[in-house]
Amino acid sequence: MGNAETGITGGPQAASGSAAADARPLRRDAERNRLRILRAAAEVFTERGLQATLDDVAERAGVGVGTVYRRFPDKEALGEALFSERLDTLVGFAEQALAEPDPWTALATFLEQAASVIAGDRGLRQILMFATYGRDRVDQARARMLPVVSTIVRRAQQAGDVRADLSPTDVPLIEFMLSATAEYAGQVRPEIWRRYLALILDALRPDRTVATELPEPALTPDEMVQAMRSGTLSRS
Amino acid sequence: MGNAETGITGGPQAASGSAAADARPLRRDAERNRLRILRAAAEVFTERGLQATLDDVAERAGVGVGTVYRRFPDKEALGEALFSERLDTLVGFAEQALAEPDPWTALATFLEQAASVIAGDRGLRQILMFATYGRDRVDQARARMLPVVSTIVRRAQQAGDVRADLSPTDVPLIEFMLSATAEYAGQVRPEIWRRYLALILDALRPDRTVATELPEPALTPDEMVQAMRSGTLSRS
Amino acid sequence: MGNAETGITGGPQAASGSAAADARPLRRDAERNRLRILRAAAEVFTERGLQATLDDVAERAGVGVGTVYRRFPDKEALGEALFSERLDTLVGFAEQALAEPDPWTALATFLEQAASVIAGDRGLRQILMFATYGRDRVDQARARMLPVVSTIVRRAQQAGDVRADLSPTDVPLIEFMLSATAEYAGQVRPEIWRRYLALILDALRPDRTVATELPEPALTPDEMVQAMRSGTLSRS
Amino acid sequence: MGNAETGITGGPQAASGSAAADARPLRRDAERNRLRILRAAAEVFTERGLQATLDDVAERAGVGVGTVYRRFPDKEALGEALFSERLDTLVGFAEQALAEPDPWTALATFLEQAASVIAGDRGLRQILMFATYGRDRVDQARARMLPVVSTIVRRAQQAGDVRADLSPTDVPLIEFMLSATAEYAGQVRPEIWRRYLALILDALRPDRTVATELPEPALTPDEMVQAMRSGTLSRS
DNA sequence: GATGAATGAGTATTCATTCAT
DNA sequence: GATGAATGAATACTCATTCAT
Repeated sequence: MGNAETGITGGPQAASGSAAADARPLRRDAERNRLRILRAAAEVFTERGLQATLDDVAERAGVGVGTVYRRFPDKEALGEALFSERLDTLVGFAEQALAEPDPWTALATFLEQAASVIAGDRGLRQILMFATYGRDRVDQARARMLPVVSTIVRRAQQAGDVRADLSPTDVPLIEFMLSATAEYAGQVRPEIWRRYLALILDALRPDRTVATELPEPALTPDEMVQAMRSGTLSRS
Repeated sequence: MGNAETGITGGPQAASGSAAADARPLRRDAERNRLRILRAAAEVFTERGLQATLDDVAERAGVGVGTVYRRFPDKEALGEALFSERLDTLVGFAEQALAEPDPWTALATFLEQAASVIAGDRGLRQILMFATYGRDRVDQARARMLPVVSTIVRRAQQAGDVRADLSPTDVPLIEFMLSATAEYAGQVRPEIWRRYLALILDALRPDRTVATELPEPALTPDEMVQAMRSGTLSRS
Repeated sequence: MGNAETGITGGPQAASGSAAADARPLRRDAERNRLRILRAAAEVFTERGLQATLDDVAERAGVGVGTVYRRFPDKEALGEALFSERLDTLVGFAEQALAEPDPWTALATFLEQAASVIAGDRGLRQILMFATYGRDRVDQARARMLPVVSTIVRRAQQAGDVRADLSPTDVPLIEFMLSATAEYAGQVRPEIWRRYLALILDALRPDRTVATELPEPALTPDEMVQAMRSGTLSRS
Repeated sequence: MGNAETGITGGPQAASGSAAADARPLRRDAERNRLRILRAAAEVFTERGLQATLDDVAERAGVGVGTVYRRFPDKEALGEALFSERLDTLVGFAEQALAEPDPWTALATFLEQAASVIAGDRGLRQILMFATYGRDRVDQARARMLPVVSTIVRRAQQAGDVRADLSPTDVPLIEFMLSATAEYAGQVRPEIWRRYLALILDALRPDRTVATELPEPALTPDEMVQAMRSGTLSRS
């Protein structure tokens, strides 16, 4: 839609002017495979974590390993691509949140959306938390992210909705904290992070007379046991 | 021959004097080795994470790998032993906390002590967050832990110091959340978890008129970049 | 569309103007590509040795790998073509040498010219020394070469300028020997082969009262070390 | 025999005093395997050149690959060990040559012995000519080698048996040249290098009235063809 | 014809685990 | 019991060659 109207087509350079057709059929299947690989990597990393092999990814994508290596110089680069794609999503959330008229809702919504994405993707969590993947593209994304988040936070603080000592850099750390709950108990209770998001949102208020009702019950002791048992990173 | 004549038996120190074998000293050596290995594993895993090799551990412990395998059936079991040892420490903290007269202080102190231990030990964090390690012995420790934590939480709730909807099972999850902050930024700001502990403690209050002052400044944007750069789990 | 309108067709230079296809220009393009590839291969193999990839060659030639494979059945065949092309050069040298009136000068000049070519081309040296490349086309070139060389040698022997027991087949072996010096020390002293050529020329004389002055100083011990250090075939 | 009589046992440190028994059985098979691997590597590299796999070496040695890697950190190190072992042999030849009363015979014998070893071992030739293997240990060996060779050369020059402009650094280059002949035609005529050694020895004389008879006939044209065909380094 | 995308066998290397000494 | 040598499956990555566009 937007693209058709603006005449802007997605690729790196949209040099070939005319509307419908585009001149490079060679790229067609390559791009298809690139996406297949990315999708497969997302799935495989989500299921088995970053230590999944690129052979696994290739098999899932239905291509040879060589193809994966043709598109991504190494495993790290694939992780990075995945990561930066997700980061773009998160930046998008932040930018959308700016449009929200209510400052508090803007912040809360952003935190929720971001957590929702992160909580659902183990590979992303591992990249976020552990990997040195992504260096440059991450810096870019961060560079775009921080000012937006700063604005969101500042607006909420100026409206008196958020405690004054909250820093924009707290936001990613909060996401990490929610990540951790998902990492631990996500198999058993995928939405458990909502409970802790609510808790933290309470903490962000400059004052409050009552505690917000938590949207998700705590884990039962049995669920705790199961959570531990269902960890998937057994090896080394 | 030579050895028998000189009375020197192979090991580092040949404490058990008499010639013919006797069963007890073996036990003592064994136990000493077990501890050495555990200590070495704690160090090595703390420094290099779980992906450190058992050869590394053995070398640090000053024993052969075979000895490690004699004491622990496999790497997982070693991780488990380490984990359960630490869990014992945490259980100890919980039990000590019971002695604290002020119910709120009891809870807050326990959370802080536990977080302090976890934040300082990367291997432990990785076990906590990722591994399926721990199985049986962990269940024991948990079994001891939960009632104590329950008591702490209930006492604080009955005193009106803690929100009613906090569950004892929230406590480990909170520790995981603090872990995550340490994992991410521990290299750059080892005490950053204190900031988020303070935040969460605020959230645990049933109500509060003002926000507690946060004990540790937020990461600067530069520190965020460094934190990501100093990630250590780069490999696979 | 855009391309059709601007009259610009894809390739770097679109020399063959007219729209509809015609069969001859293809032939010409093909030949041009063949030469480009050969030239590129010579460069790349010279710089990086035979273990350079065909992708490297294709890129240097400014064509796709597929095109390389269209022109040469496989990598070996490309090496062979290169080799036989150079052999042709050497045959040319031999034929020119026949024109030289002085029999000794004819032989000496040929040896020098041939060594000069070989010393400057690592890929060629490797083909000469290691590869099974060459098979059929090489046999042809050899078939042309041997009689010419035989004549050169015989002439010099009949003139009493060369020892009687030199065989025409010694000539290529002598070239290999000079190759070896270039291979070893070419990085550090590109002209070192001249020293050993002079030495060997001395050996070829039926008798001589004094040793010819060697045209190039020996390697210094330092250069020996550097030569070894600058070896480029480190891998596998 | 020698060992038993002298009481000197082979190992690095022969500290354990008593005559027959030695205290470290663990090292026994390890050393045996080390030798097996070295021997296997020599064979395999000789037959198939340096590009033989370590799996090949391991299989030939009758051990697992892991064992190879336990003894030698990587392929390069194995090559280096092989190389330095042979270098030691060559150094030994040089030292023995010093004992030879006749200065010319000393030089000629050394050149012959060295060439004989090199000509028989393709792996060694490849290491000598191409690899960056060996760095440090090679420098050592060279450091030991050069003064000895210098003495040999100088003695022969002072006796008037060798041309004055021969430098000690020419000696290794001469070996490389002989290597090259073996590399090219060794399959077809293993002793062909003797022909060229004789030729070069002639060149080393300060003067000579007649040419020495060459000890080995030149390759026949047929043999030249076979030599090229029998190259074993077909791949890449 | 040309292109470059896809393929997958092949290679070096690591490390948990077993076992002879 | 302790040791460390041996093992080999597993893993990331390369590159000659094929084939769809």
